[in-house]
Amino acid sequence: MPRPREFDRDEAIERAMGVFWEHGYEATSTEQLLQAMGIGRQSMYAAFGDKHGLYLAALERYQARQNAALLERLRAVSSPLAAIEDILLAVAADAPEGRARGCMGIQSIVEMAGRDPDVVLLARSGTALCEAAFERMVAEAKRRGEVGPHVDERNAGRFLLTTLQGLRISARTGAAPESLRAVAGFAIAALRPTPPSASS
Amino acid sequence: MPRPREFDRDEAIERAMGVFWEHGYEATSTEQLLQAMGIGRQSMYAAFGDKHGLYLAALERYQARQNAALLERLRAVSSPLAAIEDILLAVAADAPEGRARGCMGIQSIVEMAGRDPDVVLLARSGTALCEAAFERMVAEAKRRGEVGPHVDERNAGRFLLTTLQGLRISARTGAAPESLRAVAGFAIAALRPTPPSASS
DNA sequence: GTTATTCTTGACTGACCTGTCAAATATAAA
DNA sequence: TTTATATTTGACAGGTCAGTCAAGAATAAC
Repeated sequence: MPRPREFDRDEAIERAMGVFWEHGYEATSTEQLLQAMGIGRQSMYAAFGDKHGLYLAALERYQARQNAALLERLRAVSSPLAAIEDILLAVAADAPEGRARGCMGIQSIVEMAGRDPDVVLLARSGTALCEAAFERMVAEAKRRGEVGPHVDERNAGRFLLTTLQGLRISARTGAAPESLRAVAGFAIAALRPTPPSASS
Repeated sequence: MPRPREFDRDEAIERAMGVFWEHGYEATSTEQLLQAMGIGRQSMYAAFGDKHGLYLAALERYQARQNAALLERLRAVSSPLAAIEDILLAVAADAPEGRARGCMGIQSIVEMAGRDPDVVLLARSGTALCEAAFERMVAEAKRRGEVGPHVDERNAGRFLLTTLQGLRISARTGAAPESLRAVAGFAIAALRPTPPSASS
């Protein structure tokens, strides 16, 4: 019997995600969110509980999308090492000129980790997923001989995740794309077969 | 003839820095700042103009301290490569158990880069200084044979800065110290003389 | 068509926010 | 001591914030 909802929940989250991503949590007002989502106050509070709930939904969406993109890149490229390189270089590509928008995952950690356990949990699961994906790529690359046999895939995965996060910060600071590419290349070179002692 | 200031400006900045560092810019209220600084409202506004001015002063102080610590570490350690390793490992040491407090410089970039040109300028000069210091260390290490001759010091400096930033994000997320150490070791290994192709 | 249920709309609340004002206080030169 | 100047103090103002309330609107079962 109830009156059906007039707005699309997924699209509302999507738009809220855009606003949170742009301004962070604290600097985003509910008014901005409502305007972007195109819905009324009560609708938002009924659907998400409060600003915090909406933020968690948006962050979850962001991470899901991020990981999906990562896996798709893996599928689209011929070799795992090329995929890794592609993923790192994508940071430079996403910042064509001037400062990059930044990574919402990192933003959430930096802004909220000190006071929001929910965000911490989400962030950890997201990074764990990414790290594991890198680890699998390295393992496969090792099997193919694209990566040196002495490389420990666990630590290599951690290293690549760290590099990715560092690149995102550099991009946000406004580093030149060529600089980002150089760093990515440096990290990739650390995995190549020639160095016999690149493990932990 | 004027009545002299009763509070110590430097110490006030120091305390404000602590609060901003802990909560970020938006989530910090002037009330919190005043209480931490132990001064009255008008004193703060007279000395720093507004909240934004106080933030810039605090951020500047943070970066100066950060860079001083970096250079001191360089002086205290026998070899430049050991200094680099020390600097990277310090991130792990600063996060003994659980989440690290994080880096205020990164925090400022993530939170403010989109809307505050002053912060961007400060951040860039800070990172440039750090990058240059790394570059010099690598150059010296190369001269000593601790780093492979094919390593491009410019790119190595960028790479190390990126790694440092990535490590700080990982530490803030709550990565285990051993994991951070592993990543630092991985990055250092990329510089060692044995690999003949670790340049750009 | 009636009714129960939910969604939507817009006004509203109390709290908090940054920045300002004016008066009181303290100093150092004259 | 007088006086000019600056600091301190506490109250205050305008605006914005997240979240609530109540009434109107729309739907599906009956």
